[in-house]
Amino acid sequence: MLPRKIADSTVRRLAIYLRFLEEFEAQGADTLSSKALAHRAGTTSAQVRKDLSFFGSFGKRGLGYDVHALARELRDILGLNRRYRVIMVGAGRLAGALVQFSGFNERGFDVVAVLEKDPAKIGQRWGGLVVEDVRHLEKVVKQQRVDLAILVTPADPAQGLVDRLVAAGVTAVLNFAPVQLQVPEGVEVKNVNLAVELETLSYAIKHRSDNRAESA
Amino acid sequence: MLPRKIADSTVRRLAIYLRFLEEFEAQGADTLSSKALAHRAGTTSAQVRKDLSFFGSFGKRGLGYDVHALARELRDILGLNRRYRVIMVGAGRLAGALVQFSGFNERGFDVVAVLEKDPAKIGQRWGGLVVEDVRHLEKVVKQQRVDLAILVTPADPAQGLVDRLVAAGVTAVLNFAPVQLQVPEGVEVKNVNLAVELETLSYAIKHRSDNRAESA
DNA sequence: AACCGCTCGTGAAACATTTCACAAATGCTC
DNA sequence: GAGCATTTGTGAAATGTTTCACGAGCGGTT
Repeated sequence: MLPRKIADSTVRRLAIYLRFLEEFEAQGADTLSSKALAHRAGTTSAQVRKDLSFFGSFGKRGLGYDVHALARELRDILGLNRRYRVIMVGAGRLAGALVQFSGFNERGFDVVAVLEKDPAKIGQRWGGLVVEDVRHLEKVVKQQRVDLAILVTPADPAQGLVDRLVAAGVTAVLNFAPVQLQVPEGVEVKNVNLAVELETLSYAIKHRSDNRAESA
Repeated sequence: MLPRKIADSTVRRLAIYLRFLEEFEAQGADTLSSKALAHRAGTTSAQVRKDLSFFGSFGKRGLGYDVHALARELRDILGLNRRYRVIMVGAGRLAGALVQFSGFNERGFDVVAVLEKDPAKIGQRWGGLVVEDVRHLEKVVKQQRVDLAILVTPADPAQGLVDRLVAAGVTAVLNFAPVQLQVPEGVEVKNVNLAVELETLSYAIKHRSDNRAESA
């Protein structure tokens, strides 16, 4: 069903297309052209068609794409037709915001446990969950059959925690700690680094006028 | 001082290099090779040298880079040798976590106001700030001389808010709302979409074994 | 002061991604 | 059912990014 290697940029766009397809779906639209989708997603129609073409031909020439059918295809391609069991490692404010974040749940990501080192936080109730001692990490990963970890800790303990997660069987990690995690082959890591985002904005602000003029 | 167009990927790596340089600085290291920096940042030495070469020659052949000097250069390149005045638009849990996030402050980003629509939240004290009515957006942007907005709202109101921000003079936005914002030329937008990150992980999990085997 | 081991800076080559442009397919109209 | 207006799917071209490979410069050693 699929080709050698798909660019990360393509996969990200597919996720974005899916979001807009579901919006259109909710608005009762049945059919959509690559042009309309591209406009919404901030890209070009050729890009949309090329991205989809890696996985098959889902459109009708002269007409466009069936909104429901394409949404279903994209959910299938992205692996969103199942649920994932997520462990949150770290119980700071960002972790709290993420646990509440409805987008995760709607997309099939269920937080099944929250771990923390700080004794003051262990035992707190978070929605239906109780914050557990990070010492029980291995036990929790196994008992809860965790698919995916979200790492929301300071930089320091991150590598040690990811080692333990991997040893316990976790094979996918969303990492908010500002370190480059070392993991064995076969384990997927995605990094989100808010400071980097701000700093690229800072760069853009500083260099904004470097189109034409250039002076000291 | 600078070339035509620098790739976003390069700028992001510069921000990452800077983080590790500052770590090494704190550990008392004086000199660092492109190889050592690359290892820490998860890339290659050639990449490090190429990234830096767009902006000048900062190293000493045979030796490597002076940690302090290179950190200073990177801060200058990234525009981090000044402070930015940030307005937070939206006062949900994620906004709360971001306001607390020490990384922002350390890097020179000062949150000077928090705006919100929900009357229940207006008037709350957040650290040294009071959550204000979003109706005062224009007044606050001007009085506080805001450089940069962080948009942490649902998708629906995002475009309208960004229009008002831009009209009031804001020229850089970090957007957490899951929409593709339309802005005029000269306004910088960076999108952070946590759902997209999770979905690319989901894709990676699903397609992990597509290296060799391929069956229906 | 000549040599040696190391590491930078950088064109050129390799690789990856996006854009172009057009044939083929579809529905609609007459 | 022929003609027309659309819109897809896709090789090929253009563009962008990373990797390679090597000349040049630096510090230390004899």
